Amino acid sequence: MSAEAEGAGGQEPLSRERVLRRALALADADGIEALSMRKLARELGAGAMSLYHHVRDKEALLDGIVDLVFAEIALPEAQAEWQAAVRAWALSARAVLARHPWAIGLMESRTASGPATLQHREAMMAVLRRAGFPIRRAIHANWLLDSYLYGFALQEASLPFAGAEDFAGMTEAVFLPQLSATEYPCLTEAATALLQEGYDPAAEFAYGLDLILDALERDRRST
Amino acid sequence: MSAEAEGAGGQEPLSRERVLRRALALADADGIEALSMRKLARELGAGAMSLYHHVRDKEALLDGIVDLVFAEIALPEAQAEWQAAVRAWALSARAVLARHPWAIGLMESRTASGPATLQHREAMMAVLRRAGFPIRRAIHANWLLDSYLYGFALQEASLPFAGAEDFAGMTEAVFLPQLSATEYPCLTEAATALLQEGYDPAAEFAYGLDLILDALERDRRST
DNA sequence: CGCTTTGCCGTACGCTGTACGGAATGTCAA
DNA sequence: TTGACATTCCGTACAGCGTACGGCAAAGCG
Repeated sequence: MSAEAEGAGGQEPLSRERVLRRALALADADGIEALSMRKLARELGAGAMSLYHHVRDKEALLDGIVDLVFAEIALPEAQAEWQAAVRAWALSARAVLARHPWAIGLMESRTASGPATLQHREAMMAVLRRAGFPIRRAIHANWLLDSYLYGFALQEASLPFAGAEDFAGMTEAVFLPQLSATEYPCLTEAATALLQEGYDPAAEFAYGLDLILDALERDRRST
Repeated sequence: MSAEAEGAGGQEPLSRERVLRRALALADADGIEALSMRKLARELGAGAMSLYHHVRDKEALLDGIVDLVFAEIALPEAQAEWQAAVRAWALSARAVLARHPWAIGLMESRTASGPATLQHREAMMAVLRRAGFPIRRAIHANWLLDSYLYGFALQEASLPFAGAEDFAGMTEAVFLPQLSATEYPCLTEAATALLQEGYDPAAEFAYGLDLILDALERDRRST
């Protein structure tokens, strides 16, 4: 019984919020490409065309659920030390994007940012400015951090396995056999190394994040 | 007259390569969502179902053109100094992904990497290993660099303007007016700053890239 | 000659997003 | 009370999608 079970007959009236939330749940459950207006309406116990009274387009619906995802990310705390604030924000954001992998690829085509997205960018810039980054450096830092976050999430989403246990099985059973060791020596070396000590996306993310934070701190001090 | 103009009657026989190349051209011209099997076949002067003799699926076709895009990226030179090699590779990759922005979002759902993709990963690892990165650090470095690259390309693709001249117009006409200065003070500050000195994605990318390369070099020496 | 293989494609099925027009319901003025 | 109107809902229809299926023509081969 995920959410409410309302197979036939939507007693509660439709609303933009209800539509968006249900769409988000559907995307999480079956993937973004399985989200259709008809299916969403059926899930809500409504006719397909009824949705269009609460959402202009399917595009607008996608914009809406992407902004819902961004709203799940913890805002950076303004009064905290900047590296700690940024670190907490980034870790939260990675976890959220790992929960909703379809959201990352959606950003590419979506040019209009919703209120939650804007709020995050604003809070991020505020933290950096308060920490002493000059405007231009703050912009650079913002781009760098966002790029790392989105890129990492994108790569993580495109991994063909879900957890660490899947990884071991997949690597041994699929990757290594089809990876010619003579053609790709370094890749097989990397795969076997990862196989031995396991692979944790969160730890991998933290490693790069700390490298970046150090580099930014050095950048900040050199003004 | 982009490519050949063969409106009616495909004289040359179909082939996997011809199909993929035409699909790539179509995606570049009209965006990935406008690429349909029927339209592609029409463009090639063939029936829709003929394509399926050279490509298993539409999925396989997308896999194919993504790998074509990767093949456009310059491989890192093995004998060069590692920072220079990585830098050249990254700059080339960003330019290529900016030319084919649809390819970035496509990676997310595509789990099977083609030969060109594998070749790049292999060459990258080889450069890092030869430079003295221990296996584990090389893997970290690879993830970090790929993440930055993909994330930056993703953000660049989602910008609502194409060139620097568009940027000035868009910012002044659309962003700043709709950006409440009291609600988003830091963002408006950033927008006006960028408006004054212009905005160049390639320079922005290079800035973060050099920060990362410095950090990785420090990481490498601390072994 | 017959036979199989190969490349091609016409048709059809079930799906998609959504334009359009009509029906039901709630709200307010006269 | 009655009429007018706005809001919400939805049934139908249309163009387009990916592709399963079966048929057609030419080529290669005994």
